[in-house]
Amino acid sequence: MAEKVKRRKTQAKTAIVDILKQSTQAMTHQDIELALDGLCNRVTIYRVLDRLVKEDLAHKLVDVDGVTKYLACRDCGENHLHHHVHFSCEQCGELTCLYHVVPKFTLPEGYHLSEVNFTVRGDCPKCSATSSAAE
Amino acid sequence: MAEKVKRRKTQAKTAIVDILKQSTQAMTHQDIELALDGLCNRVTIYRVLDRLVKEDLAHKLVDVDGVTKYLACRDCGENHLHHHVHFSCEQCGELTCLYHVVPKFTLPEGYHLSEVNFTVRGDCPKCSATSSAAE
DNA sequence: CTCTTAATGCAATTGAGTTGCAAATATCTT
DNA sequence: AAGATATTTGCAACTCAATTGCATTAAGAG
Repeated sequence: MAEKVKRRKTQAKTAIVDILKQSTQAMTHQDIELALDGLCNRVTIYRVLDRLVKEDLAHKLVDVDGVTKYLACRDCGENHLHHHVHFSCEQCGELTCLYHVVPKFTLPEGYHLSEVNFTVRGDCPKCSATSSAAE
Repeated sequence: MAEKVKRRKTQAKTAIVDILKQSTQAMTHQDIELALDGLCNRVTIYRVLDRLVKEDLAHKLVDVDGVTKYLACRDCGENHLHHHVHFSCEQCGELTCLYHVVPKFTLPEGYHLSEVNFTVRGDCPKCSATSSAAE
């Protein structure tokens, strides 16, 4: 029942993984398309990203504003479920993982957890340093 | 600078507020359109919802899968920022507020918080009771 | 009742993401 | 190295949520 698909190492896949790995923040499809500079078709990017997610090489996450972004799996191991906080900067728009910030909470009786998405909006260190030096 | 706009109480707005208030869960644009049963245009629904959010009568939130949903402001006061957990059921698809579940966490130096979006996926009490009685 | 302007309806548009299908190419076999 | 086979890709067309411009309608203040 669990179809085993033989994955292939293609030019597009290699390039996309490289791009994702080089970024410290989550990237949109558009970001990646731009970085690839015409190396492959738009549709291919979508398909490669889907595959990467299936292979646990990348995370797909939705920002507070509904924008879908992708992130290379890095320190992922027990962190794979992203129980940590994602920080979404209101100024520069960056979406980053705060691997060490893991919220504590308890679900009421009857709720069963399978996945978590914690996103915090605000100003990142870079931006809050620049804009509100005197606050 | 802070433009004061005179809001009007219209048929569409009243109907939409009523629908949202009667729902215990967050609703999509489509849910609302269905409930309105042709009372007004699709576009009007979008515009009314935008207004409701601006007036703090409703919340706009994005589910883990990127679907935008709306929720009437209810117990909102200090809760307005939605520091509590939203629960998104994988089976029935409901997105509800767990007002009493407020995660504890500490942001690293330099990060300034303005808004929070905590969404937890899994099975809600209703669904986990139905499907996995013997778990 | 009249006037001002917010709100609405309609048609057209944008943009993200998907799908079907034929052509290209990665990988396995011999 | 050549051939077989199934995965990947490109292309064009499509879906679906959401937005926009503009003319018309209707709140609600005076």
